[in-house]
Amino acid sequence: MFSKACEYGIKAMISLARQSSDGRLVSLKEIAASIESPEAFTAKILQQLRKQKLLHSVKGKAGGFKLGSRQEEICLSQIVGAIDGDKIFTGCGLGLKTCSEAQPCPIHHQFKVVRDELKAMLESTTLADLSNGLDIGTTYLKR
Amino acid sequence: MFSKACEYGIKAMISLARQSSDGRLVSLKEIAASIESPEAFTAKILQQLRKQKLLHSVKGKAGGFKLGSRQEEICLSQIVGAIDGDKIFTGCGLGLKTCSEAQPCPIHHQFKVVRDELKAMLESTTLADLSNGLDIGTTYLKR
DNA sequence: ATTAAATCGGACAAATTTATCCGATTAAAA
DNA sequence: TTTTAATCGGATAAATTTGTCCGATTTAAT
Repeated sequence: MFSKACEYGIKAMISLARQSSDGRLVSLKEIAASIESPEAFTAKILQQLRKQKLLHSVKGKAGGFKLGSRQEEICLSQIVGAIDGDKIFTGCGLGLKTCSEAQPCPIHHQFKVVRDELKAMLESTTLADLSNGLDIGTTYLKR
Repeated sequence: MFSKACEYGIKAMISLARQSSDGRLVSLKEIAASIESPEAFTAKILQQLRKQKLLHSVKGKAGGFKLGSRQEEICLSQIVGAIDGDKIFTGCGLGLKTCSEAQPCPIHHQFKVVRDELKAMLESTTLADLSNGLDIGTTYLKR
């Protein structure tokens, strides 16, 4: 569904939402440890997210990362879009370049329903929604 | 969403449903041409589908492929499962091995709804449903 | 000033997916 | 019986994704 990079990206953002709700900077090392991801690879993904303004970074000793905006204002679709692009939101289920309402592929109509539901879910779910579950211990980010 | 191999697999099966509704054998060459896919790679995928009994093959001159059962009895979930496995039906949205109802990841509940809808769609859509649209010219398999 | 701890970016490496090549086998047709 | 046209499977190659390494830069603390 999502690329590995995207999975790490989502996890990193959720972890950041939790660890940095007060605006505190969190280091790459802490983030990677909290989501059990490879550090160097995670660094690349954080750079992508930074360039899309989804997070903010500070260089130098005592530097680190924090969210680019408030938890409530960052939704999953922004993260997925930043890393995997919008193919998942608009692309054809069979990979046809020219598939459209006017020239639909065989599974277009059935697929579109599901794809649109996925899109709506990702657009309506914010980091605030997700970090809450972690806080109260009803969801888990590791293993 | 689906792997390239799976996209080719679905297209090949739809094409076969159309070209071989009377039980006629269709050659790899014809299949690949009809879906504009690389011949050798498509051959590999057809072998996978054959091993799962989703299609049947005949070797030798005048050989080829035909569906393993009637169009009405083959659904998309079988094809997707045969090629991409069932990760897409049951896997965690964040790739966590141990994610479950009992120990859900942060996006588990939201993701499950969409994943289940995708599963239901793939299970309820048969090749018969799809080849019909091609026949009457309301859907397209190329480009 | 020097050191230490952090981000940043480019180059590289490994793993997986996608794709090709070719020889072996099979079976119909010449 | 030879040729031809097809599937089958193994080896290999190319492309993409995933992951690592390291040097440069930045900034706080010593």
